[in-house]
Formats: sequence, structure tokens, C-alpha cells
Amino acid sequence: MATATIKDVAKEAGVGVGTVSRVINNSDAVSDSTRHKVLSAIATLDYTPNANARRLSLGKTMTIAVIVPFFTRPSVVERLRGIEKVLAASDYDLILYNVETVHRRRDCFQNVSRRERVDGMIIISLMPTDAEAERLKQTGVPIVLVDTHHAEFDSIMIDDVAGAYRATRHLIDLGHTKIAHIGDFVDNPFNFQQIHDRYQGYRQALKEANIPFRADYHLEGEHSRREAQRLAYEVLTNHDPPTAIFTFSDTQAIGVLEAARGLGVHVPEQLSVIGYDDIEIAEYLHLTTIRQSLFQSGLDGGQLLLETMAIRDQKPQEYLLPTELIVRGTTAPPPTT
Amino acid sequence: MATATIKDVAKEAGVGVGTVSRVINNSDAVSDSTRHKVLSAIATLDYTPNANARRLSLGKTMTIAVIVPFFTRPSVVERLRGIEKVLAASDYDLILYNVETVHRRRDCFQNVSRRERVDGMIIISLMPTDAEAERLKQTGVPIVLVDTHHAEFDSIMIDDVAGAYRATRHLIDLGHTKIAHIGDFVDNPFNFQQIHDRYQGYRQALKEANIPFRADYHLEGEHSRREAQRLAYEVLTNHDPPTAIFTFSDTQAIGVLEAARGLGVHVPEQLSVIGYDDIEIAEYLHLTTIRQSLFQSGLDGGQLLLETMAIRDQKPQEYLLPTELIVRGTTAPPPTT
DNA sequence: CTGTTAGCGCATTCAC
DNA sequence: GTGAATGCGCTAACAG
Repeated sequence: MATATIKDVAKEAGVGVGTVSRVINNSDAVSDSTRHKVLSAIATLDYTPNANARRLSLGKTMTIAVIVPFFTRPSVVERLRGIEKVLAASDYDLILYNVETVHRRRDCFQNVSRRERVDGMIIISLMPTDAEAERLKQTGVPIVLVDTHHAEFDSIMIDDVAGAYRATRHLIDLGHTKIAHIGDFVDNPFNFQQIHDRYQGYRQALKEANIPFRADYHLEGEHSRREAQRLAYEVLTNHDPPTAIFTFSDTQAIGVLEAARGLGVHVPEQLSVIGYDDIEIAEYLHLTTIRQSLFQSGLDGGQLLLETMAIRDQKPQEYLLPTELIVRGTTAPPPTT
Repeated sequence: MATATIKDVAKEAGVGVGTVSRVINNSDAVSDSTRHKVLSAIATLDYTPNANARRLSLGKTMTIAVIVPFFTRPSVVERLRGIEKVLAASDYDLILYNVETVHRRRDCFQNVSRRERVDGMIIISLMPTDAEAERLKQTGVPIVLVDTHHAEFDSIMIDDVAGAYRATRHLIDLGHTKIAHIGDFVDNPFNFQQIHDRYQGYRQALKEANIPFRADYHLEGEHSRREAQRLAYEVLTNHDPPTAIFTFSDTQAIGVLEAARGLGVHVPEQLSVIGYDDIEIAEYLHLTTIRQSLFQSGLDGGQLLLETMAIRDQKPQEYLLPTELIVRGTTAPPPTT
């Protein structure tokens, strides 16, 4: 209980602490006989090195921080899983910072990377401002961005403009012209760039098809099924309702489906719905959506960080992950009224 | 970049390191004038204390470990969120250990609590064996169990036997007698007690109603929607199919719903389905289920750990969280053939 | 009130 | 090969 230290082991084995340290770290400069003595001393004392002391001495923490917004969202969980998977296979521990408020966001950005608390850092979906990036960079800890981007750092990106374009385009190709978009607040304190990008993709597809943008078809609200349902209800009971709705996420698409069900409007006969992410439940719901490589982005991000920590001082690497249109049962040509 | 140390600050401010340490730790034994000097020195040097050195000196790590199986499962994520919430409000960091293999389970149980790596530990859903408990106890780190139990530790439990009993009973009250149960493997290497408990609750309700247990109505499989779907398909295409199915989780219930849909059997007219957990999507799916306090269990677990770490050496506390039957649209009386 | 000093537990020179 | 000494950065106890 009074956990043994390296000194105890040294005494027990009748050697110096240096020697013990050497066998712990697999130094080859130890004779087999003494190594054996030390090993058995370690065993009888049930000794484990104190990680803190080790880290202090080494100047490394063997932990990497992951900063993630709303980690309970299905899409985020998938990314996290990817990161966790590569980290679990390494010697690094993962410390999780969940941010659900701007205050917490600021706090994490300012403090986590400092205090030699971590050897590396992964930031998911939260785009650093230039000022934040500058500060982050100064701390010297390797950072990789997943699902977001900044010139100063490594990043695994998803082309959300293209993804949203593709979604909208799918609707247009089906014959729709009255296409609404339900998303989060484009201007948001978290600096979620994805919201802006997907909105842009939507606008772009519209423009390209010469479909005038209608402000009353662009609804913004907090990210939740409930809120999306409310917004969908609003636009669907409009005097001139849309025949298709593209949502920022599958979660929101489900809210739209719910609103439609409540209103008795049939999907996809009377209303087409397309989401974004392709979360697991989407398949069961026959939801047409844009698939992005959620899990893969986490995997890649973790991998990239590990590499960056090893090499150091390279110029930032950027990877772009593809999106894919998954056509299922919630989209169809508009009603031929 | 060459991060300033407490010594630099002391020199800059023209004081001793002890004084700097005092102002950092808000000791009141510092005059306002010197405190001010130190503070400004800290500011100009952009100094942040090295957390590692601090921890080594203090003998505390200010981090707590959370060991969680399959953290991507919706129910688990909810619990995790509860824990994260109380930890974020404290000064403790959360380090996450996800276990998806028995090997990893063993590794976590054996090593995480040692090496003064953490000040406390929360184990979710994984029941320690007596041997493991013994070992864990010896490390001296406070531990609380969430959604599982052991006499040696604090725990936040859910009465799964009662929950499963309630679910089965609901079906029986509706008039069903041909009730199947789809769950995980009762004998599993992770030592998930919940599987056993829910199975017991099912058996108990059956017995109490004098409904003989049928082995062919008890299906076991890996925990996933897909597998549950497969099992449901199997039992539903049986020569004498059940009229109701109780599943270990909502996720599996969705698989059952999917199988029913594929087979063209109507829910709830021809088949009743009841799940367990009441995950978010359950409401949208009109799934009848047993609600357990997922988020709350995390909250309580985190809180309990914080308290235990402060008080120390109390006898283990046990809390039991309630379950609740949520009747929605997937259960009804059996068909009156 | 404040400067000085002795560890915290381990890794790493440097001599032997 | 191996033991002893030095330092990682900080806190706490001890003088003053």
C-alpha cells in the first residue's frame, strides 16, 4: 500500500537505483545476473514505477489531450472512437476535454496545451481563431485538427462544401426547386466552420441551377432533433412549403422526419429529406444522406499526431477525406401537383 | 517556448520561489505588494506552473480514470456524459480507457490504478472479480463502480433484475405467453453482470406467471443491431414463433423491429417489442422500453467519487437507481388468432 | 510575511 | 557493468 519506490527495489536487490532504472527501461548495459536480481526484487515488492516522477524526469507526459465539442453527438463519438483506437494501441493515454460552452472552449484552448500536461493534442471540429492558433503554436505541443482546419496545423479535413453541394444537387437532379436547409447557427460562438461550409454548398448548388435563394427556406437553430423538428414544422406549415429539406446532420433530419409525420406529410412522396453524416441509425431509417468518414477521420487524426510527435517541425500536413452520397428512401422526385 | 519556471518568475519578481508558490496557490500569507509583483512577473513571463512537477510534489495527479466498455454505445455515452459533467466542474481531468477486448480489460484493471497515475477511478458496467477487486483495493485509489457492483467499493447500481422483470411483466399483463428474450451472452469474458440480471428478471416474471421457460425463446448473441436482427429473424421464422420479444437493449430492439419489418410482421399488432435503456432515438421510434437513469448514474458516480476522495476510508456506499416502464407504440395485446 | 532548503521518484551523466 | 550524484519544477516545512 505504501507503494514501493525505485529505492526500495534497489535495496531489496542490493544494487543502485541507477541499475534498477536501467532494467526498467530495458537498457542493454546490464548483466543478466543483476537484471535477474532486480526483476525478482520488483516482483516481490510488486513495484510499479511512479508515472509522474518518470514524466517529470523525462519531460514527457505520455498523454495526449483530445478537445471535442458535444462528445455525445453520434458523429463526434465515431471520430473519438477512431482516435481512441490508435491511441490505445500506443503508449499514450487519452485525456478528454468536452466542450459544451464557449467558456469551456476558451479555457481548453488557453490552458490545456500548456503546463506540460500533454505531449500532443487533437482538436475536433473546433476551428481555432488566428489569435488562438498563435498562442497554441507558441506552447510548442504538436497539434492536429480533425474535421477543421488552420494553416498552422496538421489537419484531417472533410470537404463540407462539396458534401452539401452534393446533397443539394441530388435534390435538384430529382427535380426539386423548393429546397429548404435546416442547420445550426452559421454565426456561432464556437466557430464551427462546418455550418458555414455546408450552407455554402447548399447556396452554391442552388446558384448553379439558377434557383433563387429564399431566406425563408434557410432555418437556423440549436443542434437537436427537437429544434429541427420545430423548424421543420414552421417551414412546412408555411404558405409555400418546400418539397425538399436538406439538413446539417442526420440528427436534425430525424427531427424533420418527425415533423413530417406529425403533419401527415408523406416522405418521400410529398417531401424529400436528406441528412448528413450517415450515422448508424440512418440506415434503419432509410435516410438518404451524405456519408463522411467519421471513424476514419479519427483514425487518421490519431495516426497523424503520432507521426508529427515523432518527426517534429515539419510543415503542416493537410488531408482531405471524401464524402459520399448515400441514396436511400427519403428522397424522390417532387409531387407532380 | 523555453517555458519559464517558477525560478524565473522568482528572479523576475525579485522574491523567493516559496513566495511565488504561495501566490500561485492563493496562500493568504502574502502581502499585497509582493503578490502584485509576482503576479506581474508571471504575466510578463507568460508563466504556467508545470503540472507534472506540481503533482509529483503534491503526490496527487488531479486526474481520474474512467474505464468504460464500448464507449460508443448510446447508453454508455450517456453515463459518460454525466461523469464528464461533474468532473469538468471540478479541477480533475478525465482520462478515458475504452475496453473492447478482454485483453484490454485485464490491462486496465491491473495497471491503471497503480503508478500514482490517478487520484480516483470510475469503472462503468464492468464487474471486477474478487481477485481483481482485491488487487484494486490494495492500490489504495478510491474507486466507484457505476452500473455494476462489488462489496468492496462504492457503487451506483441499477436494479436490472427488477427492470427486466417489469418489462416481461408488462408483456404478460398484455396477455402474452410466448415471450422471447434476445440478449448478449450471459457467459461473457467481460463479466457483464447486467446480462445475467436481465435474463433473471425475465425468467422470474415468467415463472411467477407460470409460463414455462422455453430454451428456444432465449437467444444470445453479440451486442449489435445486426446480430439482434439475425436472431429475431431466426426465432420469428420458427415453427412456433413468439408474440413478443424483450431485448437486452434498445439497440437490439431496433434490430428486432428491422427483422419484423423485413418479414412483414406488424408491430405491435402481430408482435410486441420492448427494449431497455430508453436511449434518445427510442422516443422517435415509439419504442416501448425500460428507462434507466443513464445520465444520472454518471452524475451520481462522479459525485460519489469526489466525495469518497475527500472523506476516505468510509465503508462502501451503495446507491440503487430506479427503472421505469415507458409504454409507447411497440407493445400491445397478442393477436387473437 | 518571506527566503531557503529538503524532498517527491525517477533518469541520466560521470566516475569507478 | 554499476553505484553515486545531480536535476526535472514545484510544495511545504523551517527559520528568520
